[in-house]
Amino acid sequence: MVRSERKEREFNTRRAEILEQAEKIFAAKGFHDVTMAEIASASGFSIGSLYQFFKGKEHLYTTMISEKIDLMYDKINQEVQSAKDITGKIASLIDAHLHFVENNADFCRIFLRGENEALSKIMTSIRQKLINDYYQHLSFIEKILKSGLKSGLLRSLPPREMAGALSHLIRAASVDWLLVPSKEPLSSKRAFILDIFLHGAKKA
Amino acid sequence: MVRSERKEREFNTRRAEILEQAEKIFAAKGFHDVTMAEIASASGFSIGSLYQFFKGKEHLYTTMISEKIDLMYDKINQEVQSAKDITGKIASLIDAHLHFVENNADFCRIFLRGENEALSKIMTSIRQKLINDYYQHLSFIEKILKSGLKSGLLRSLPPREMAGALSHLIRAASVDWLLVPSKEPLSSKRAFILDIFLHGAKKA
Amino acid sequence: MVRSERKEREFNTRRAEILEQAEKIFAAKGFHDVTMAEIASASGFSIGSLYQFFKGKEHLYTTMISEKIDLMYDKINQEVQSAKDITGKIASLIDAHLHFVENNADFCRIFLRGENEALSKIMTSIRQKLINDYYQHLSFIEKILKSGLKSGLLRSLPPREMAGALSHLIRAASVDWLLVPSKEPLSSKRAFILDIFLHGAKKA
Amino acid sequence: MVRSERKEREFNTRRAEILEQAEKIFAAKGFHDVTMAEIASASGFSIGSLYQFFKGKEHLYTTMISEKIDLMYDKINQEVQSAKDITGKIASLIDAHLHFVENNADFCRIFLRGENEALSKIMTSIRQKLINDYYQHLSFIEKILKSGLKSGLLRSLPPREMAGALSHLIRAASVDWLLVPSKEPLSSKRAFILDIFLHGAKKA
DNA sequence: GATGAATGAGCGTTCATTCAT
DNA sequence: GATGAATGAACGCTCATTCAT
Repeated sequence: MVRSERKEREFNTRRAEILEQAEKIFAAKGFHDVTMAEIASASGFSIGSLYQFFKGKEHLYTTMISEKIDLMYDKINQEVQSAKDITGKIASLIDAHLHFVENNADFCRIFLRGENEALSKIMTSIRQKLINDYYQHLSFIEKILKSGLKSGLLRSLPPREMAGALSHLIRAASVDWLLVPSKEPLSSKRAFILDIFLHGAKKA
Repeated sequence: MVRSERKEREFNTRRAEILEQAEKIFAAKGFHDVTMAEIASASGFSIGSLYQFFKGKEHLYTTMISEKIDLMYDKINQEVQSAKDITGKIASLIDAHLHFVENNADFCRIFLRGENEALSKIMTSIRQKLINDYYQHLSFIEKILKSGLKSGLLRSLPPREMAGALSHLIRAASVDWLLVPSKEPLSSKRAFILDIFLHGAKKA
Repeated sequence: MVRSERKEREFNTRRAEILEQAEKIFAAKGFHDVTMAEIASASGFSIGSLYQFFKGKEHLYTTMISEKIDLMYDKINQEVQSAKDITGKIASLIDAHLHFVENNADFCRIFLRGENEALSKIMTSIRQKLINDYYQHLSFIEKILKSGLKSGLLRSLPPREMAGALSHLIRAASVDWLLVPSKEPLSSKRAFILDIFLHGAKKA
Repeated sequence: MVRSERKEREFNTRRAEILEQAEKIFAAKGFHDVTMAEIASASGFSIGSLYQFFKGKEHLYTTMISEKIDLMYDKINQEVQSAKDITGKIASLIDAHLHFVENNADFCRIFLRGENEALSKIMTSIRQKLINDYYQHLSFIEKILKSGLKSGLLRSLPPREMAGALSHLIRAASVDWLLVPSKEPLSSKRAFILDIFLHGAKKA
């Protein structure tokens, strides 16, 4: 039905507006210090309306996190897919991740703000999803590195742990950039990350 | 006065008992989902008594975090100090960090639990301390790496960023170990971290 | 908008109901010995609702006092205005005051209950208002007495102090009546007050 | 026994010290905003010791009020007794009262601080005593005025109400002086009070 | 469907009083 | 007797969620 289609489109638009505002506010103050009234007011809806889109505050919060994280991994995967060779894929991976952080600094800061707590009770519901997503992402990286092993590009190290290492080198740069205001774009760190991951710190 | 000495010893013992229990509970549930009554009950004190040791819930929480973090860095620095050469110092650094995480898994999980929020309002008071501590630690690592640069052991990469990279490689292993139950001790990852940091992933 | 008008009317009605009940309870027990739960229950609202009308317990208390006091002075001034000559104005002043006390005995007893304390910390916010109101009232009386001086009705005494004297003669009668249950209406004291104020106690 | 006599003397001295400090603190902050710890610290005793002298906070408060009020009435009565004629007695009454207020401004301000509340629950225990004391004092004044009626000095007005009027004329001056800082001593108001009480405001 | 007033459970904190030392 | 640490009941206030309009 055309009517219901438009309705659904509208529904999704409104839902997205709420999520967008919620992201800003949650990023700024953390889960507990944000009230539903605040989100309602910022997104231009009534408190009651919020409950037509989300079961409750927690659902709103976890949905927001969940969808944004999905977006991040989607973007990264997409970028990597379009690269040709192994080195290019690794570089794309780093690049896409750094760009996402750069463009979504506030959101990412949610995961920094003390780097703690909310996954506690509130997040029980998406905790596993986040972990699974992360492991899936690691597996995704692992697959790339495995083909790098096969092709003889990489040293024979455990691919899973290499994936973890690469992932956290990216994190290292991201966290630093988020914590201290820097004029250089985060993406300028790509070369260094790629270099230290591939060659290590030791002189040949 | 002997009497006041004993009193002070007792005071410190009780204070430590509270902190110990609080650590467990906060680690399990996060700041907001823990009540003072819960901590009181777990530590065998009355609610009122808690307030003789700490100004409030926030003070108790931040004190607990702060003192434990100090302990961690102290232990690491100590271990590193006792190592002779550069490679030994780097190895000690990795080792001490991994051991601390291994022996204080619950505490460390505080910083994982969603890796977010608490530094928000609650932690304004120690946020800067945590950041400062981290940067001081990075500087500490940097100093070691600089002497490695001088001695010709390391490639000529920016030492600060190398420090960040090393620090996050350690984190990578710690986070993985904390997130998934593993039978192998975390410390078994030392060799890999050292290896990938020094030689990188690329075949020579 | 009609709708918002009705809403506002309802809001004011409810607010007035709360204030009315609060007045009774505060009058009976004093600020500190009244709980918000008590007021909520007495006025038929939930605890939370109280906070939609007043910022907190203190605000509720001071608002109640403040509005009632305004009402008292308004009534008195109105009555006095409508009197023709000086003697009539003085008589009206006494009369209006006595009637207010008679009709608002519980409220007035708030200012008797030990005649103390609350203006302390709690009332810092309206303390000055009460004092200002009182002094404004004294000035109002003073103006009447001054015209009495001009017209030759009154002896040449300092008008400010005469105003204080008259005000406290009224208080004297009110306090007595509030403290001891009396069958005679308070207003029956008007003649005596007027008499002793105008002629004093001494035989001519 | 001499020993017990000294003990008792010491007991009374300490008790008086506590009451003296308590008076200052209660006068400054009101009953509810003063803690036993505060009184203990100010009077140089331990919290526990306070309970050897007084059954509790309320007892301490009411005792302090009660004894000070007794002192006031004693002083006034004494002064009045030593005056010869009726006019002198009335003048002494006014004088003694004004001097007491002047010399015990902080204490008297207890009864001003909003002129309310504390007689609420806390004071139930001495409320009646205060009222009785006041009425006894009124009777005392009444007796003087009655002899003034008999002697033909005073007009034939109800002596009880005249007593109330006189009492509140004194109050009027006291309250004003307590509320607004004045350079003139309160006792300078004696003449005016006596004048308006005896002659009234009206030109003969 | 949309609204936002109403609800009330739940928590941090205070402080008079007790009692072991 | 003197101490002051320990106790825990009690209260103000918040805010997610509901539901009458």
